[in-house]
Amino acid sequence: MEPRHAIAPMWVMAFLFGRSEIRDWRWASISNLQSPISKIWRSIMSETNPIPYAESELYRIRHSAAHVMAEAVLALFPEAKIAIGPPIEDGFYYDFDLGQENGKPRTFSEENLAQIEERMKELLKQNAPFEHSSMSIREAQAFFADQPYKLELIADLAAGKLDENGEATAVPASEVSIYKQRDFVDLCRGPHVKFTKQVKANAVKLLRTGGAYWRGNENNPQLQRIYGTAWHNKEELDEYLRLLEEAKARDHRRLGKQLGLFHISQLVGSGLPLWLPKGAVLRETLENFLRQAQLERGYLPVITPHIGKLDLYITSGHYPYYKASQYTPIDVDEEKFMLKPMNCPHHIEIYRSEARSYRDLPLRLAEFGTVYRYEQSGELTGLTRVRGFTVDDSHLFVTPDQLEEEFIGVVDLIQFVFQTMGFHDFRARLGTNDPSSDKYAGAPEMWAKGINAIRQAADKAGMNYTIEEGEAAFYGPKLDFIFRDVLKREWQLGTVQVDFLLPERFDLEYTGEDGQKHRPVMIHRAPFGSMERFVGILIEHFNGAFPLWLAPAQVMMVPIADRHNEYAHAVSRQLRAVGMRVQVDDSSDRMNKKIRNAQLQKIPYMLVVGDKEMENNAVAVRTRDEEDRGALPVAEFISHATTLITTKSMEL
RNA sequence: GCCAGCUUAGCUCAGUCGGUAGAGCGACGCACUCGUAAUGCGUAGGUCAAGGGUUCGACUCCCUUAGCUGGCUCCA
Repeated sequence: MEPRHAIAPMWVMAFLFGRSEIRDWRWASISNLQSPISKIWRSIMSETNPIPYAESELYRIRHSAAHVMAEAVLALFPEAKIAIGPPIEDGFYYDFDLGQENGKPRTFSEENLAQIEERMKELLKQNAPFEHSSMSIREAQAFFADQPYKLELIADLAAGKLDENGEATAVPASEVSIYKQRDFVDLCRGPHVKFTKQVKANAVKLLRTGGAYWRGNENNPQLQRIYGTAWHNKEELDEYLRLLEEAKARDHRRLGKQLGLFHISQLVGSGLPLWLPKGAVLRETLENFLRQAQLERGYLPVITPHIGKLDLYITSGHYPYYKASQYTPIDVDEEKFMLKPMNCPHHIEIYRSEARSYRDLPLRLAEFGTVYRYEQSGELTGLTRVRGFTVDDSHLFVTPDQLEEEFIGVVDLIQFVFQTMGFHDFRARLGTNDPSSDKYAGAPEMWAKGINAIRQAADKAGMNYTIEEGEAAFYGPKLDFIFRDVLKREWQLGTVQVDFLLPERFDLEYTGEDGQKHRPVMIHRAPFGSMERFVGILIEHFNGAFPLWLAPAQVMMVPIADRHNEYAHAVSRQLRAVGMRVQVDDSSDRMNKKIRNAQLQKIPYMLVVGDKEMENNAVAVRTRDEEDRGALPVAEFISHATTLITTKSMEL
């Protein structure tokens, strides 16, 4: 198993507790551990993170907890075959094969999980030592004769192919490392704690079960995985569980319903979100912000249709490469059309619509382009993983000479966008091709050229980044921006990609100063990534309490009694006239209830109006942070609020 | 797509051993006109996800399907 597979795919959760070793491991592990890490990055790591997670006590605790859990499982299910059980971020897992039952793989039930946890805690308290030893390959093969997965691991170790963590090893092993507690023996590199009691029974909890393919390959048998978590002590465990609850409470699917932002209808289809009025306002506000930023940077808007002929995607290579994850082509009058999986082919056709000269370049075509991809049904999640989504897409057609400068310009735009959102905790990842895989198109020189261009531009822009093999797009390398939200979860957002391939495939050219035909280079980029996903992340990051400029409803007028309704409406008209988003709660609810409702909707300002305010042409300002600011003349409130809106302030 | 769990009123959720359903919120109506997080009373609202089976009888047990949730795989 590769290191990155040990990490939650959607987002990576790390609850830090101020312990640097956790942070360190996570950041290091997200990049492929075999990949070179940039010097700058490495120096930052060594500065701030003295102990890598893999060398920390917590790592040993979790690794040991995994072994004891396997021991407990074997005590209750003696026929189980054990696979692997590594520590992961925030916990550990172990994979088991329970054999067949009525022709179907046996699985763990909820009750089993509780039984295993109970047995595990007993075993921990019995305080057995973890004993380290080694066996020759032959001895190990005899010892693990009835453990097929272990035999496979031993064979790989002996052949020098992969070690027990799935990492490539240089030399064939002549012996293997073994850890033993009581009569449970496991092939394992370690390290472990000295005694089982060092894993505190009240700081361990089994969390969930799930299917997992052996070695992460769906052609292999599916094993039963048990996830657990373990900490230094009960307090840390409780804090971790509390934060899990917190994350659940912030779930964008829950908040999206509660705040009326979006809806997913079974009849429309899975993964095809409907934007409700408030969600649409939020999204349009984001789009308009980026449109403006792009206009200022010389981008040109374009608009293209949602479908295109199949041939277009055959030429681009999208169809052959990603056939499985696309909607089936639509047959019309003997012609086949595809829902577009990407916007680039359409933008390329705009480039080709006229003869281009070097004077036209760079040509930056931008569109909020909606694309459709047939994601596997098990993959769909709220707004963050969908089948139809809108990319804040742009394609820059540039001369080779312009590549670096334009790339830097894009990186600068993305950083500007993130800063405006108040996203300060992010990092970059350079995704390169994996030479051993056939999923990447184009000549090796092209890849080298692209990777070099990104490195040079990123270095020049002073960016820190990690390099990850196998994370590229099929047509070229890319630089991804990964944001860490307030709950310390990582999300991949913006992306910049260098592409020498599609200009080749579509035979793009421009006339140079020398009168000759030349091939342009393309940069694909999207600061938000997908509007759906971005909004989903924003919801969770802000817990639904959006900054004033983004809030779908910025002000709720709260008239105290019916006789104040008219004044409340008059004030709301004034606010609307300056572009603010205002609602008036003229229901028969009492004032306290109106405030509560607005509070639950996380509306930034509640303007309470009663007799006093009416007399003085004022409003009593209350913020959603439960701050009663007292009365303010309407004009003064307007000037305060509009300033915060135009500066996109995080303050109220 | 694979593994597991879940699906009861618009929302959040009860529902015992198989005897055909409840609460709170919301909606609507009436009264109250209130000064910084829930005024009171009343009314309506359900093919218990869908289909099939077992049974005298199914929300409850079994099967199939769909959707959702958590994993796995995938992710341009």
